[in-house]
Amino acid sequence: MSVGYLDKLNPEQRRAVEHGVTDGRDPTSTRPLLVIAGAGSGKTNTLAHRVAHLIVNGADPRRILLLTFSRRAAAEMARRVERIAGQVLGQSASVMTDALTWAGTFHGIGARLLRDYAPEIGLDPAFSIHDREDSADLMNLIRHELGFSSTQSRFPAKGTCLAIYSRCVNAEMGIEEVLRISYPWCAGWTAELRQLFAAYVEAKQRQNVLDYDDLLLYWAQMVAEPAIAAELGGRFDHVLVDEYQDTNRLQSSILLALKPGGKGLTVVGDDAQSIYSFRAATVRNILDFPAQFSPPAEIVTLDRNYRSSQPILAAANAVIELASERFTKNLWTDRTSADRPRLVAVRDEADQARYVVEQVLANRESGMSLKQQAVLFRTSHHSGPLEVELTRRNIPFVKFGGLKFLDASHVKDLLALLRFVQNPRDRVAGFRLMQLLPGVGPTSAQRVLDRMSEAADPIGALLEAPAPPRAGDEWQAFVDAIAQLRTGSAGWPAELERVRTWYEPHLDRIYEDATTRKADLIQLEQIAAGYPSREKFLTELTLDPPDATSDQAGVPLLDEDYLILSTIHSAKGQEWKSTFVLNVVDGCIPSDLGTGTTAEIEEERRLLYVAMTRAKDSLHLIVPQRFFTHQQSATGDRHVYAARTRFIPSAYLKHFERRSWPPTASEQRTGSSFNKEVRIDIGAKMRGMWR
DNA sequence: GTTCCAAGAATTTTT
DNA sequence: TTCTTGGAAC
Repeated sequence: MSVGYLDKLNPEQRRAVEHGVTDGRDPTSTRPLLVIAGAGSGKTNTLAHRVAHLIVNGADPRRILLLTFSRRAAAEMARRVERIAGQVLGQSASVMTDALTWAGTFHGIGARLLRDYAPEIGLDPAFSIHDREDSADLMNLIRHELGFSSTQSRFPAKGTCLAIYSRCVNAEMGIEEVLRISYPWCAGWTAELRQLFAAYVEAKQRQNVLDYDDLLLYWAQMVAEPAIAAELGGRFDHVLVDEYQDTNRLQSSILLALKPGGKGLTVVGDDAQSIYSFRAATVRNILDFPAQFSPPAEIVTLDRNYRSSQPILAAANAVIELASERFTKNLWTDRTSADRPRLVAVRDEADQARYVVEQVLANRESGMSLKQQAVLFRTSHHSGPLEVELTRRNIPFVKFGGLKFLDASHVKDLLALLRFVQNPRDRVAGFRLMQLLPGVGPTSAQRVLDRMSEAADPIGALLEAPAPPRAGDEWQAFVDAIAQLRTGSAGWPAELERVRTWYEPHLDRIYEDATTRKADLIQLEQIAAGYPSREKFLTELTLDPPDATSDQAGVPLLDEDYLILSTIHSAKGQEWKSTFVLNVVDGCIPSDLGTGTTAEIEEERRLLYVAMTRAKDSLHLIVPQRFFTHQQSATGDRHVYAARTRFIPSAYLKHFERRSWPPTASEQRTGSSFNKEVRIDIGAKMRGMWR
């Protein structure tokens, strides 16, 4: 059989691909495999080759479980597997790879399995899934019910409560421990929080809703039952997990329950790129993986970098070198280049934006498309000034990370209606909808929802419920809309028409900028049309929220050229020819919010490392001298004189080419004004700090 | 009970 | 600056 497709792999990659796949041998008798894959070492490619290789050698694609970090990654992986397998199997490859149906995120696969197994575990398969906001709203309702909203000293806010709950679940830790380690200022509320969480769990069950954590938790509970675990584990010959450094304890529990001996198990990751501990991911998962099995897992290390030029890699290696614990590996490459990464001092964030725009345009002049360039930043709002500048100069861009399309309240209103029709026991959805009606507030809404939840037939109860005293005609219109949608007569996606006729009058009444918001709703309808059913649409949308921002510049068409703006977290796994990193200053990287423990600082270090290793040819780290913060209103807006990030100490400056921008006062200053003169003075002063 | 207004608080990263 | 919450008027 031709193995030509393996020839392009280097020896380590090949070892990872071929591990345990020997002709004629039972593949399930092999040791588990850990692939430590450095940034740019061809990780995705290697994993895709391994899957393709398994299929080519007779593995049944329907019995391969492939767990990725994001849905985008799953789709990309499936695409590559098909291409590689196609080189050997020709046309028939697509038949095989189409059967690779169990590829997705832990949460996505969990949702699917839970719908399958719902009857066996006493779950109604029509459950709806709450996103973070919905979960926080529900937490808030419970918080009110228990009277915690009016305590003497302030009770933790809804978001904090949810975060604590979530951490307990995902880290598999007790509430005392979580509070002690991560939320010491809430430790006085331990008993109340425990009571709150108990009520929260009961409410979710009554309402037939699951939150993100439940998708993992129910799955974990399910496989804690040996009989189900054996059956479920038996469905898959191979289980492969990507980005293993960003999984949490709960996820690793699931994995071990599915494959107790580690047979057929492959995990891939890079401990140096672990950046999701706020989601309870623990780097211990990957560090401790090999020793959990006997014999221990086979380890393959990929340390040859195919992405970045040597000087970029040298700088990135230096940054990560000071990390306290890791699988030691220094990336190497033979891609030599004379250009060191640049460390650029600018005056403030406005100049930072101008600098980036100037460089991006210069790159484009020399033939590098916008899409090959990216601007990365620690927190979503740091791109604000840049977005303004890009819009002003008419440069199209797309932003990843940060505020989601779904967070817009009008989008949530509309989705709430769909959710409520799908699952009338979903109180958060109902509560939101009813309060859209004039004359209906929290109390009336609660009253109706109470009637509904007590009834065996909640929709029937809604139809019979007396209209709230001041609701007027709007109430009847609401009830009619629900009843009609509930029959499902219009079908999907045609029923969205009906949804919109109900909602639009409210939209016009509630929002000043109703027109722009309508455009979002039309976009939502177009997205919806791509899904086969209402239930599918709601589930997928919650698990994979589109992050297109319908910004001032408008959403560029997909075939157009546009610049990429992304949070560092969202940039994971991607690469660009030219990469700019904003605000490389202490207080931002590391964020001064997360500089409590050494573990947090270590994570910030890895974050900078991830940002730097995205670059292929050109990397610019930008250091504004003045850094504005919007702190408490009492102090008002203020700026601080920021220092270069502590992760690049003076000894490392040799890895960088240091620049100041704008160059100097005398050069190219056409429309000089008094203001600009002053500003250059400050810039010069600040530059003096570097010498 | 609902709605409006003002004061106060709180700001990361995401499935 | 925006969002939330609490209080007061309707």
